[in-house]
Amino acid sequence: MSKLTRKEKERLEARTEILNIAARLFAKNGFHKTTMDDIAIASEWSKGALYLRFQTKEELFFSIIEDIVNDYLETLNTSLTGRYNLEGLIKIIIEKQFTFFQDHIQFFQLLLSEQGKALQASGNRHREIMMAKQKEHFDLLVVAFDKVLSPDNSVSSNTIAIALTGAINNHLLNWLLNHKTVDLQQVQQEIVTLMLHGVQ
Amino acid sequence: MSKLTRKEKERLEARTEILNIAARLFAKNGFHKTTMDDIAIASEWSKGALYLRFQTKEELFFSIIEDIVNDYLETLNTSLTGRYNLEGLIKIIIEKQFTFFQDHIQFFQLLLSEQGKALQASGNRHREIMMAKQKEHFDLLVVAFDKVLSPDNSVSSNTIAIALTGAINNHLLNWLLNHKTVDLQQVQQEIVTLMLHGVQ
Amino acid sequence: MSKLTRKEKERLEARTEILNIAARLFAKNGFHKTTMDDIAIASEWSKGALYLRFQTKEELFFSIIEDIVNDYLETLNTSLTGRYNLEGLIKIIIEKQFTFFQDHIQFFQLLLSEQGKALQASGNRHREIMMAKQKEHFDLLVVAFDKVLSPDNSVSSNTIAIALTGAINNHLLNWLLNHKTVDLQQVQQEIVTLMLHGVQ
Amino acid sequence: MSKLTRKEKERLEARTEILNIAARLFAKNGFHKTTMDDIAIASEWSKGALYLRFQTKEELFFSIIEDIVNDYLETLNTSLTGRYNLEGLIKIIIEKQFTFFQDHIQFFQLLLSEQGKALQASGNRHREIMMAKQKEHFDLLVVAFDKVLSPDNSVSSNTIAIALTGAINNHLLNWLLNHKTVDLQQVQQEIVTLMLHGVQ
DNA sequence: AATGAATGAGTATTCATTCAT
DNA sequence: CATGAATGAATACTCATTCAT
Repeated sequence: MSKLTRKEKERLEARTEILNIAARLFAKNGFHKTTMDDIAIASEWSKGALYLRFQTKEELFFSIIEDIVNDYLETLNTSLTGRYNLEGLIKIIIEKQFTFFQDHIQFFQLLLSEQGKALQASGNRHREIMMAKQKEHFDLLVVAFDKVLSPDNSVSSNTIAIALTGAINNHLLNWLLNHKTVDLQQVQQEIVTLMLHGVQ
Repeated sequence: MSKLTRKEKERLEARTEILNIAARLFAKNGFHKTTMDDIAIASEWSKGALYLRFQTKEELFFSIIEDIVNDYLETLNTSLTGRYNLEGLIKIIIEKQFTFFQDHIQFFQLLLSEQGKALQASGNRHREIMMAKQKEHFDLLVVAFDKVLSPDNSVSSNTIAIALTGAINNHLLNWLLNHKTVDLQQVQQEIVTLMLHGVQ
Repeated sequence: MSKLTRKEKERLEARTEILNIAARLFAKNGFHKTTMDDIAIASEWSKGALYLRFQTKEELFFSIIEDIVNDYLETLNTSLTGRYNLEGLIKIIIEKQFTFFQDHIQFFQLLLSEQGKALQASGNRHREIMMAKQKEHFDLLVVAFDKVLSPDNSVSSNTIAIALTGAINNHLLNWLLNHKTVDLQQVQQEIVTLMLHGVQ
Repeated sequence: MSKLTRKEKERLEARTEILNIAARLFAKNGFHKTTMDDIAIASEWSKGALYLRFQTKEELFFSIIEDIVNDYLETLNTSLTGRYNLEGLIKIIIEKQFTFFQDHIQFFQLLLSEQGKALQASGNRHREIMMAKQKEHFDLLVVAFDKVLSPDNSVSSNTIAIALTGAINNHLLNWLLNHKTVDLQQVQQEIVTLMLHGVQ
C-alpha cells in the first residue's frame, strides 16, 4: 500500500536522520552554539546536503519542533477519542504528557528554549505556526473537558487546560533540573488528586 | 543610616540604569541579536564602561535576571510572613506572581527565554545560581504551605508549589501570547477555585 | 550539400539555444550573479548537459562572446569587400557597427563588462583569443583604410581605426546609459562629418 | 590653516592608504577574486578596521572609483578654465586624459571593468553616482567646446565630446593591451590632427 | 547522452572583547 | 575611571563541479 518509491523513502529517512541528530545537538548546546558544520559532521552529510533539504538553519530547527509537536498532537488526539469520566480524562492527559516527554526529553528542552523566542519578533512565520499548534493543543483539551464537565462549571475548561498543562510542564522541568531524582509515578498521582479535589 | 557614599550611590545607579536598559533590549530582541554596541548606545555609556561593570555580555545578562529574581523573592518572602489560612495563602501567591510579572513583563520574557538554557551546559556558574534561586523560591512556598496544611495531606506541599507556579506561569504566558486579551482578574479567581476544590 | 547529419544539427541547435539563453542571463545579471543552475533551468537542460558541452562556466561565457564576435567579423569582412571611396567606407563602418549592436545589445553589454577582465590575468587562453579577435578587427579596418588613403596620409590607418571604433562605441554606450533617448540617425551623420572634416 | 586635527589626518591617511592598496588588488585580480582578507593583509589592517571605514566590499570598491573620478574632474575643470582656441582645447583635453591615466593606470582598468556593471542592476546608488559623474564630465567638455565653436557648427559639441573621449579611451585601451609598445606621443599628435581636419 | 543530488572550498560580514590614550 | 578604535575568530550560506544512476 506504500505510495513511496525507494528514492522517496531514502529521502525521508535522510531527512529524519538529520533532524534527529540536529535535535540532539540543539538540545545539548542550544541553537546558536550548534553550527551547521556541527550538524553536517555529526550527520555525516555535507553542508550542501543540509541546505538542499532546509533553506536555512532556522528552518531546520523549526522542522524539528514542528515534526515532534505534530506527532504529539496526533497521539493526544487519538487518546482523547476514547470515553472517559473526569478522573480518567485527567489521568490520561497527565500520562500522555509524561510518557511523551520522557520519550522525547531533548525535544522538550528544545521546546522550552524556544518558548521565549515565540514572544519576540512578530511577523515571523515560525512564530505563527507554533502559536497555531499551541492553540490546537488547548482546543483538543478544552473539547475533551467540555464533554465531561457541566456547562456551568465554576472553572472553565480553558482555564483548566492551561493550568493542568502548566502544572505538568513545571513538574517535568523540575524533574529535569533535579537530575530526575523525583519519583514521577507519585507526582502523577498527586497531580491527579490535586486537580480532582484541590490542595486538601 | 545610609552606608553608601555618594560615589557608591552613583555607581549603583549607573549599574541599575544599565541593567534596566539592557533588559529592555534583551527582552525585545533576544540575547544574540542584542549587541554590546546596542546597549552602549542606548545606555549612553561606552562599551568600555560596560565591561568595567560586567566581565562579559553573559554576565550582564544574568545580572539582570538575578537582580529581578532577588527582588521577587524578597517581595514574596515579606508577603508570606503574614498569617494566612489556606485560601488566603493561595490567593496571595497568585496575586504576587500576577502583579509582579505584570510590572516586569520584560523580565518574564527574559526568564522564559533562558529557562531552556538552564537545561544546557552544566558546570555553568549561572546555571547553578539560577537553580539555587529556583530552589529558594519553592522552599518559600513549601514552608508556607506546610504551615497551613496538615502533615498528612494527600498532596505534598512541594507538589502543590510546583503545580501552582506552573499553572500561573502558563496562564501568564498564554495571556502574553494572546496579546493580553484575556481578563486576568477572572483567571485569578478561577485558579484559586481550581486549587482549592479541584476542577469541579 | 549540407555536411551536417541530423544528430550534428541537433547538437548545434542545442548549443546555440543554450548560448542565447545564457547570454540573456549574463547580460541581465552579470557573470557572477548568473549561476549554472539559472542557465540550466532557463535553458531546460540539466546542469550535466551544460557541462557536457562546456567544460567550465567561464568557457560557456566566452563561447558566447566568441560566437558573436566571429559573427560580427564575418559580416564586417563581407561588407568591406565592396569598393568604397573614403566617405563610403566610413559610412559603412559606422552603419555596420551601429546596426550590429542594436541587434545585439546584450552582447554589447557582455563585451563591455568583460573588457576589464581582458586587462587582468595574463596567461589566460580566453584573453589571448579576445586579443586576437580584436587585432583581427583592427586589421580588417586598417586594410580597408589603406586602400582609400594615400600611403603618406598624415593620420595612419591604424590610428583612424582605433579612434573611429572608440568614438562609435562611446556613442553607443552613451546611448544605452541615457536609456536610448538620443537620435542615433543624427549621431551617425555627425560622426561621418567629424571623421571626414574634423570638428569644424 | 589646516582644519584637520592629528587624529583626523591619521584617519584620512589610513583611508587613502587602504584605498590605494585595494585599488591595486582590484585592478590586478578583479572585484570578485579580490577578497576582504586580501585587502586586510595587504593593507596591514584587520578586516574589522576595513568594515569600520566601509560598510561593504562594494562600497570600498566604489569609494576608489569615486575618489579618482572626482580627482580627475577637478583637474580637468581647472585646466579648462584657461583660454584656448579650438586646437589648444583639443590638445589639452587629450593631454590631460593621457597623462592622468598614465598616472593612474590601475584606476583606468577599474573603471573599464565597472563600465559593464553600470549597465546592469538599476536602482543602484553607485550606478546613479557614476552616471552623474559621467554627465559632469561631458558637461565640462561641452561647455568648453561651445566656447570655441560657432553655434551653428555642423557637429554638436556633445557629439564631439563623446567621440573624442571614446577615441582617446580606445587608444589607451589598445596601448595597454599591446603592452605599451605604441608611441603615445605620436598617437596624441595624430588624434589632434584627426579631430581638427578629419581623416585626410 | 542526460540527470540532478551531493559535495565542500570559499567569503562577506558580525561582534564580543581588549587596550592605548 | 572612561573611551571607542581595533581586532580577528567565528559562521551561515553559495555554487561550480562531479559522478552514480
